Amino acid sequence: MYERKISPNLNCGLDLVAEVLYGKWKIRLLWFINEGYKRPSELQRKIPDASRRVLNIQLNELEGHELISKVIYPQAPPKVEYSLTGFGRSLIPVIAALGNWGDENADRLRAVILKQIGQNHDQSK
Amino acid sequence: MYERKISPNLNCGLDLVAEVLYGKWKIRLLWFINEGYKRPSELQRKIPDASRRVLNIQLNELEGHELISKVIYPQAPPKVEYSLTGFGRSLIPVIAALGNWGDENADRLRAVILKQIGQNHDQSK
DNA sequence: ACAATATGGGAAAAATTTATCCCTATGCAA
DNA sequence: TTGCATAGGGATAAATTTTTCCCATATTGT
Repeated sequence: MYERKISPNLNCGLDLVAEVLYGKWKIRLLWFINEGYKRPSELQRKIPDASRRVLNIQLNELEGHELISKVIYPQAPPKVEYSLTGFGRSLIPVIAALGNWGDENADRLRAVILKQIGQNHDQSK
Repeated sequence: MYERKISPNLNCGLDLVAEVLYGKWKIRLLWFINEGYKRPSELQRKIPDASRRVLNIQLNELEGHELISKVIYPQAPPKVEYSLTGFGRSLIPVIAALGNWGDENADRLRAVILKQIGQNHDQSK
């Protein structure tokens, strides 16, 4: 496991949220688990662009941060189910606010994002 | 400038928000600009842990995404002021929701974050 | 026997982001 | 003249995150 060389800031609320939500797929993992997709393989199918490996890593981190909990059924083949903890559930409205803002402004966001990507190509001199 | 090799997902609202907010200091930059810290040097003093370089880069990206606007006063030494656009201002309640959640759960967050960092040290075998 | 599914982790490479260092320019103060 | 503040960008190193590849276990279906 990678060990940080620069220790994080834990001053204000924004620092703290960042620390648990920063990770390319974490917000979507929380979202899908909240929607009822509980098993790792289901989540991997819902988020096909993420590698299996990172999803495992980020699920572990979310569990370590007590936002989700994990139940391992002693079966073979193994069965695992994640679910939100109360703590994690309290984060859902905040994530919903983010997603709603994105949905409400989807057209404009797509436009400005693509505009900036286009500029990078032109600048390649 | 760095040119992406993997193109981003722009499917749902959460993808789109992530695209404009993902960046270690962007949320704080928006927050402080909203609080009235407008000049680059002020922002650098408010966020001393960030290098001057990244703040410039992320300010440029926020400007490209039309969340902030920039006014250059033709003086010497130069004077620059950023401010939120209407678009950027509409994001403030969402950021506030994030920060409030973090503030409300600050103690618990600090605890779980530090707990997980501690485990990394033990595992170094 | 062989392939497929499910879960998970190690090791190394690749991608991406952030930090460090240096250079430019102007004006003001000691 | 030297030093400091303002603003900003290039080049490169370092840090961090994510991907890719491989291995292991146990069961079911072919």
